Amino acid sequence: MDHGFTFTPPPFITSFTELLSGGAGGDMQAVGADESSPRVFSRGGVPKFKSAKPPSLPISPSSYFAIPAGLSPAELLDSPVLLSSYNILASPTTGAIPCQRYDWKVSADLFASQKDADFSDFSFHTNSDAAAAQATSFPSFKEQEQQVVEVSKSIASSKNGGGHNGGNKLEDGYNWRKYGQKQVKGSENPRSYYKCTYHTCSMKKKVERSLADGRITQIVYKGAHNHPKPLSTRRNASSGCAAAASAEDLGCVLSASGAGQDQYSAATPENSSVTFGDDDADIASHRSHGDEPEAKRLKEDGDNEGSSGGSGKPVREPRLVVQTLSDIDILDDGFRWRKYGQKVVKGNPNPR
DNA sequence: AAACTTTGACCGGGT
DNA sequence: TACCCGGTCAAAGTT
Repeated sequence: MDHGFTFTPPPFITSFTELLSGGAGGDMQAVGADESSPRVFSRGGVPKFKSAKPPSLPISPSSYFAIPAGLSPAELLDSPVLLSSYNILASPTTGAIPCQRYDWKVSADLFASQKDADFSDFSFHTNSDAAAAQATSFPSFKEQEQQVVEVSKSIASSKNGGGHNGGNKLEDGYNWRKYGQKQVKGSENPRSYYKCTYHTCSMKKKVERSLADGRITQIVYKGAHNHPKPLSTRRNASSGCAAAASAEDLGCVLSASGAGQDQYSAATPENSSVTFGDDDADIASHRSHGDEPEAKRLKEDGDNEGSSGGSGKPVREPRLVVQTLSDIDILDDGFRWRKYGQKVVKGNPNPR
């Protein structure tokens, strides 16, 4: 439907450090906000969760790269690896410019807001089509995707007081209208349903909040915005297309996943993940097989971690894992990668 | 009065 | 076919 919409992304951010310092784009402050924004965009229509179409690229279990243990998130963010992957250019396949940077920015803000906290459970998870990463204004993208932003439960405290969000103008800069809330099976947290209030926009999101502290534990985006982000007078509207839940609401804990994020583009069609934390590899591996909804799996993993750790703040070395499923992956470094081998490495449940 | 949230009911897909 | 369950609707309540 509507095509012709053009979107001009804000100046690119070159590193997470920059983001953390608030240097880039300061438009995305994590000010008491709430939820985040889309990352993956499918278009129009009435997307259905399970109707996601497979990516055009061949899929196969994948590849991932890991940041050496011991590297702090900040370092990680500032690392050449990320920088390279961050320098996202127009999509090799479509020429579209992904908006993921915004997502990163959001994540960075979240990080910044909790950088004194434990990063170990930070997990960034994506589940979408690479094309999806192209974000906001890509009505031509027809596939249906969903993005999941999962907030780790184990990070103990929220600097910002966690909690609640005020109106429907959420942190991602879009206007959302809540149209339902439900207790879903398998989760003690109520799930809220939101629609983008823009008249022609079909973007939706589901947000789960912890009953205990009101913090968001999971966000799932569905659909795509077919309009530019409305101007906000309330705060920096620019959260870009970003996505993520506000630091405040997330309680400074975030694990995001979804399509739009960068890795997103980097990512791969359909299923990719970036996680921080030791157990993430497991998470990633679980993700790569099995049909269980990603969000649910994540949630369960999170629960397990929490319970097993006892303290709720397991000590782990930060690690970034980007997992993809296609044989030919287009990572966010803009290059196409062809898988030429796979092997199970001792001590690592995930094939390399 | 308008906009938004809440919440029980309804719908439809999956099993 | 019946049941389960997630998603949506829409009336009522709230801000």
